[in-house]
Amino acid sequence: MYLEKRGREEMENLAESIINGMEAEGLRITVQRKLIAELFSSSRGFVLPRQVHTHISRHIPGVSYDTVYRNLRLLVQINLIEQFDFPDGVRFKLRCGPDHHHHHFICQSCHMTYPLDFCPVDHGIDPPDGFVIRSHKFEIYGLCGDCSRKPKED
Amino acid sequence: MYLEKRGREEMENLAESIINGMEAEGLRITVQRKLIAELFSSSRGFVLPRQVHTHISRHIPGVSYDTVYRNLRLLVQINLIEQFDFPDGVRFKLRCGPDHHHHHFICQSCHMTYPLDFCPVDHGIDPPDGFVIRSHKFEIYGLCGDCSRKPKED
DNA sequence: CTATGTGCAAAAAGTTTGCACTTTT
DNA sequence: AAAAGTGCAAACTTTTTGCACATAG
Repeated sequence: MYLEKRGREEMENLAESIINGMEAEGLRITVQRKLIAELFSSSRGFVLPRQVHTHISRHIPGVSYDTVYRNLRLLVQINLIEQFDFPDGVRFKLRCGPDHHHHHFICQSCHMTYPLDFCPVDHGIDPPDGFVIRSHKFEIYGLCGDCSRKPKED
Repeated sequence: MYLEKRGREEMENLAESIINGMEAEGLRITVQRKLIAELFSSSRGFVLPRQVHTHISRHIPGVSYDTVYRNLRLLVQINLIEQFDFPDGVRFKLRCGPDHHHHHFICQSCHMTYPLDFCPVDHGIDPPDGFVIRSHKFEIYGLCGDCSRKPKED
């Protein structure tokens, strides 16, 4: 059973560990960055840069887009969040822990993600002559339980 | 063993079948469209809109970008080419025949593709409660034989 | 001849950059 | 006080749109 939102405590821990990750890289903890950490820790799905901007705006009315983009780029670089291309634009989500390799089910309506433990690369893939594998992508798209019951939500 | 380029005859047949596909949809066959068909039939990999534009420009010096985009969009709609998001931008390639479902090895240097018959969705995937699967993505990225020997080519 | 496609120019959307000012440490 | 981050404004890239002209059927 999956929850729409993370519990308050879990979410605060997550936000804290994002902040710690930033500090570990020598980054300064600004209000803007705290708000970004808060957003990613409270949402289990993919968010658009626009949504990040909207979230920060609610607390700092005049945030600029370049701050949003600069920080998203930074967080991707230091590996705290990951970037995905969707038909409607680039989206970001909290990077999953390094505990074990996994892929995702992704809801095309609410952009929530669910772990998928099967990894096709473990199953006898046979690359063409001389091909050196560097990475792979495996995702399953569809509608999550909630959205398939009452579609057209975002 | 894979060839850099398709043979002349194979390539002409492909170009012709792209043209036929367009005609079947009631589209008119313009010089621009012939050139696009030619490009996709001669390249086995993914191309950027900019590369399409450059290709047509060699024959029609003043082609406009909107013609390129309009036609790419059109060809995607009528299912003759497919669109992929790469870190450096959207790319397009000829759609593989409907003969059988397959995925791809994709070279990150030259953007050439190689078929990969294994499909993870056939192997006991267990979606979360109520999740309705609509599509999936599976690609393996790396360097093809040629590029791994002499890297940094595009 | 008519419908469709193209080129042009301009607009829109998303993202990046340089620089002066502000905030964190 | 110094270093790093932010806001602003402007630039840039990619893609889309409206309209007059050109071309395929």
